[in-house]
Amino acid sequence: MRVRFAPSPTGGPHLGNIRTALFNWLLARGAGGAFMVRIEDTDQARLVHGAVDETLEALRWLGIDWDEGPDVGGRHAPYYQSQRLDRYHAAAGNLMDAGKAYPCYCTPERLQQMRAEQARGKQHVGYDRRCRALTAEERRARQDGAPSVVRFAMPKDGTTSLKDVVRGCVSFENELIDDFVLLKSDGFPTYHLANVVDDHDMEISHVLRAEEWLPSAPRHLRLYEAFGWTPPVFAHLPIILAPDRSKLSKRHGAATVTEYREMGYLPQAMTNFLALLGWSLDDRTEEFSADELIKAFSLERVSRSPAVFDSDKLVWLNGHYIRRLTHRDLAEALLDFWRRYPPAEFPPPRDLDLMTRIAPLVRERLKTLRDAAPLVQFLFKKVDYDPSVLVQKRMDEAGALDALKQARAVLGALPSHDAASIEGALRPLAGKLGLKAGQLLGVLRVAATGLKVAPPLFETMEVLGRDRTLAAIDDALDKLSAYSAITPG
RNA sequence: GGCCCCAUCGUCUAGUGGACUAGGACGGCGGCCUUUCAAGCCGCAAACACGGAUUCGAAUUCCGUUGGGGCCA
Repeated sequence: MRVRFAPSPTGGPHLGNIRTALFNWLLARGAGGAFMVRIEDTDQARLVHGAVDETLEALRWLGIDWDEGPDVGGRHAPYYQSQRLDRYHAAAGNLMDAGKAYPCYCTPERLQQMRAEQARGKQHVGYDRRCRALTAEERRARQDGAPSVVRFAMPKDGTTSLKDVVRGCVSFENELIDDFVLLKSDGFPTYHLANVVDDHDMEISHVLRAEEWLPSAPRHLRLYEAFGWTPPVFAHLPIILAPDRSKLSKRHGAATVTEYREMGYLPQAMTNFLALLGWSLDDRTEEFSADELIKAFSLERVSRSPAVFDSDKLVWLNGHYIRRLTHRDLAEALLDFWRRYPPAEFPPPRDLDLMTRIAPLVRERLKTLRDAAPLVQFLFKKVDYDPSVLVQKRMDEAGALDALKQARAVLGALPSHDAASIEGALRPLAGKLGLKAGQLLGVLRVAATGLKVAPPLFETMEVLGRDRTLAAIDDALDKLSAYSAITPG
């Protein structure tokens, strides 16, 4: 089995394309076959600079590796279509020699006019095959000078049937398929020609592609036939839709893997989620590692109906994967993430030990890696806050001030600054002060972290350390006294 | 507009003629837990698009309608 992922570098690694890449890869890895990447860069006008690198990087990030393709080469190199033009010309030439393709000299103006007339007459819109009828002499007469394209001579009647692995038998009326272009006037091949030639040359056995290509399948089948080649097995995968049920695109917000990476999603969550868009194993299994997916994946269980991309479930799955990370792995993931995408709150830190100690306190509070910076910022900088937030519900400033003083004294006198000791000291103190635990801890939470929402207090104080904790309380004391002095009552 | 594909809770899906009072997950709602925020646990609501036909029996087969999507223009 040999399969491929054939992206056009006309944009970033779109989620739909990457899902297709993933299915191809899963199939190959599960069958011990080969997976290759081929860059379909023949549409020169739409090339986007950096798109190839971004797409390859997305694959690497997700753990999708390729046996042949850019970077690694392979015995069918080159893997860029723009470097295989000779091949397409030769192939088109062969078809012309065999009378299965022909040059067309119709001008864009004529074609446009033709279509307008067809539309007005409510006829089927398509090339009228005028140049197909040209005699050898007529062709020779136009050969030089006149810009031309090469068109495929489609059968004029009958049907073309595709046996699709996920859709079953699909038939198309040949008369409704016009003589499509093989080579454009600029000498570049169309998608149809290049795709078929390369898939054959590269010995692709299974073509898994999105359903949007289903309408071009009969053209491809006829091309294979004209060349005398055996077509591959086709599987048209359900398309991925945006929540508004239209094709997922940029205007729906994030649509590329790169963007999800930047939003703090884990590659394993992304892979797992994408795999479940259009495929399922059974009625209950939701979690799959890459290895499990490779074992479980099969084309038989690919669904036919389009799947709406629901990011809520991705968010949940991501949080789930974050919680399954070891403390050390989460710490590393965060440091890596911040290095690549520096947070707004503080400069990217490097202290892996510190992060490993804070990781268990934040991991069930994270849905994405991006959620971490606001929660742990107090470790890396002094967080400014308004002194009034120290004062908890049903407390006044004097009470808060007193609570801070007492807590300062108790914590300062503690022989060991660990979470259990801190808790053992502070809970009784709350009672002594006539406060609920939540009130006292609320004051101290703001004092210690500058945040109203923060990780659990006792452990946080332990990670912060005695000196920084006491200094933060002293600071809060100063702030609150100054604040009380200017707000009478 | 033409061609093609699709149709189970809001979403992802299980379901291939009887075990379906239609299962799971996300999300929603309610509760428990609780030191803020989460996480976790428990519970509830929520779907077979519609109409015919076949059959003793249909979510499951066939036909049509409607709806959605894709491709081409």
